[in-house]
Amino acid sequence: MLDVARLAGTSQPTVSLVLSGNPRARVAARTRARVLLAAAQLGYVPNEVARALVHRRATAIGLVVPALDNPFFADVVSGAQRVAAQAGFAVLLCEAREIPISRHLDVLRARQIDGVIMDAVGAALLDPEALSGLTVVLIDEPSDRWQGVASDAERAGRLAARHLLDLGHRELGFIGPAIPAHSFRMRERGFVQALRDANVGLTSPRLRRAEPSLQGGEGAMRALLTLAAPPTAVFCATDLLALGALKACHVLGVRIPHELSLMGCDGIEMTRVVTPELTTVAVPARELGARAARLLVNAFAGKAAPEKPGRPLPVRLLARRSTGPVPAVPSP
Amino acid sequence: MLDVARLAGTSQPTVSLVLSGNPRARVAARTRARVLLAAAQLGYVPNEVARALVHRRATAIGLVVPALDNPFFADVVSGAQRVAAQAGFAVLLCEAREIPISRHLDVLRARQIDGVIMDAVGAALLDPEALSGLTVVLIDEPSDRWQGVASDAERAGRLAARHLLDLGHRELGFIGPAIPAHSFRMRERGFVQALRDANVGLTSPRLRRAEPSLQGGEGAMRALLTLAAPPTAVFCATDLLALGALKACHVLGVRIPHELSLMGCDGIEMTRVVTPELTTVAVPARELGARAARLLVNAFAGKAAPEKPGRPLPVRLLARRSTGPVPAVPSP
DNA sequence: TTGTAAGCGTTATCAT
DNA sequence: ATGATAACGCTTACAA
Repeated sequence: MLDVARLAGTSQPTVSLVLSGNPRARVAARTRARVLLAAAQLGYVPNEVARALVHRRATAIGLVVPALDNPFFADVVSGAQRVAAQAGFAVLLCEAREIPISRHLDVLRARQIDGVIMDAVGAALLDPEALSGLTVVLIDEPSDRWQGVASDAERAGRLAARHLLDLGHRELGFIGPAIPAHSFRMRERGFVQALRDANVGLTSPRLRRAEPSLQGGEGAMRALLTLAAPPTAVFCATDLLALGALKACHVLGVRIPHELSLMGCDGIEMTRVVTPELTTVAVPARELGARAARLLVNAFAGKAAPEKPGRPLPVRLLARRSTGPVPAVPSP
Repeated sequence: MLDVARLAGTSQPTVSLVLSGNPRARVAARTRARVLLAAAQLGYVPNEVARALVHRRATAIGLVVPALDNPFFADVVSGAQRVAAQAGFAVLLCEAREIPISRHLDVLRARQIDGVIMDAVGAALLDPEALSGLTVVLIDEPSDRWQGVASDAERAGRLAARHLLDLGHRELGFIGPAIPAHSFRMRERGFVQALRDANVGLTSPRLRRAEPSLQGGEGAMRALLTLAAPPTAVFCATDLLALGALKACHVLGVRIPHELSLMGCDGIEMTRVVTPELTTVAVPARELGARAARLLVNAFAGKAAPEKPGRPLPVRLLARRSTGPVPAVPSP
C-alpha cells in the first residue's frame, strides 16, 4: 500500500480510504483516480490478513462436516461455499473423519472466523464447552441455543407414506439410520403418523434401525425379507440406506418394484444411477448449505439475524421406477 | 497474551516464547510453567491471524476443485484436508462451479495462503497470469512449471485392456471424457497401446469422446450399440461415464456382462452400488489429495520440495461383475 | 533468562 | 480532502 501511495503521490492511509471501498470515504476524484491507477500498475493485492487483524474478524466461515464422501454433505458444502464466496467470505473446510471436531473448532476459533456451519450429529455429541464463543448454524436440526436451517423432514416421511399407500401398499417396512438426529427422527415420525392416520399398522419388527451406510441398509433389508410376513413396500430414511437395501434385493433376487417397492430420502444423484431409478423424497441439501451460509454472511454484513427461524425448506417426492403397485399375488 | 503475561507475572514476549513452541526458545522451567498455567486458566487461544501477519504466511492452503459432487474430487479434498489439518494448516475450499477460478485465486492470494492444490483441467484453461506468485500443486497432471501428483494413468488403461483381452474380447470399445487432461489422455493411450501390443485393433467409430457425465456416457454407449459391428466390451475412462453407459444398457435391455462387458476407471464408491457391481481400475484419489497436501506442507515446514517428481501412485484393477467372458454367440 | 522495542499491512481517529 | 499517528496481537532481534 505504501508503494501505491508513493506512486500515486499521496499518503498510505489515503490509499486505504480509496481501496477499502469505505462508502463514507470522501476522497477527491482526482486523487482516487491516481490511486486506482497506481494500484493497477503495481498489481496491488490487498492483504486480507492485515485487514482481519484490525477488524478482529476474518471474513471467513468454518464448515464442519462428518464426511465428504457422503453426497448429502458434499451438496451442503457446495451450497455454502457458493454463497460465502459470492459474499467475499472464505470457507475453511473441516472434515471430522479422522480428526476430532473439538480440535477443528479450536483451529477455527484461533483463525478468528465469523461463524461455523456444522452438522447436527457432530454438534450433538460435542462437549458444549467446545462451541463457546462461536456463532453456530446447525444443518437440519433446530436448537434453542443456536440458529439452524432445516428441511421439512416430517413432511418427507409423510410424502413417502402417502406415496406407498396410494400405490395400494398396506404391509409396510421402515429402515432408519441409528443416529439421534432430529431430521431423521422426524422423517420416521412423519412416516409413522401418516400410516396411523390411514389406519395402517407398522409392527415393530418391520421398523429397523441400521448404520447409515450401504452395508447397514443391506443388512436391514435382509432382516426384513426373512420376516415371516415381509412388507410389500419399504421406506428408507436415507438414500444410502435405500441403495444398500436395493442391493440386498438384487442379490436375493427380489425384483423391484414387482415384488417389493422401495424408496429412499435425500435425493442424492446416485439414486438416478441405479436400476431401477430410486423413488425418493428430495431434500434440498445445496439449499440448506446456501441458507446456512447466508445466515452467517448476513449477520456480519450488519443485517440482524432473523428473529424467528426460517420456514423449513420444502421437500419433494420424486416418484420413479423403484415403487409400484402392490403385487397381486404375495411373493412366496 | 498480555493478560496471560500479567497473570504469570512476566512480559508478553516471554509468553509468546513459551506458547509459540519455538524450539530455540530458552525459558526457565519455572517461568514456562507459570505461563502455561496462566494460559490454561484464562483459556487463552492464540490469534492465528496476528501470527500470519508477522510471518506473512497463513499456514493455510487453498483447494480449488471443479465440483464437489464429483466423488473423485470429494475424495481428493478429503485426503488433502486430513493431511493439512494434521499439520496445522487450514484448508480454504474453492469450488469453481459458479465462480471463476481466477477470482478464487485472487482471494487466496489476498489471504496469504502458502499454496494451492488444483485440478489439472481448471489450471489448463486458466490465464497463466492468474497463477503468478502462487505455489501450485496439480492433481493428476505433470507439468514442468508446477509440482504435481499423479496416478499411473497409462497403467490404468493397460490394466483395463489386459483384463478385457484376458476375458477373450477382441471387439473393443472406448469412451473417454472430452477433456484435455493428461491423465485422461494417458488412460486412453495405455488402453490403445495394450490393444496394439496384442494385435487387436480399435476402429475409430468405436473410440468415442463424451461429456464427462452420466448423460455423456449414456449417449456414447447408445452410439456404440447402434454400430453395425458393436463391441463386445467397452472401457470407459471414468466411472461416471461407465455408470452412464451401464444405464444405457439397462434401458436398451443389453444384459451386463452376458451380452456386453463394461468397465470404468477411478474406483468411486458408486461403482459398488449398481448392479452388477462395476469392474473398474481404482485410482487412489484420497491419496492423491493427501500427497498434494503433503508436498505443500513439507515445503513450508522447511523441508525442501523433492527434486524429482514422486513416482506415480499405483492403480489397481477391481475385477467385479460387469465384465465377463466374451459371449459365445454374438448378440443379434 | 528475560524485558524492551520494532514491525508485519491494514483501518480508524483525529488534527490539519 | 488529506496526512500523521495509534492500534490490531503477535514474533523476533537485541539489550539488559
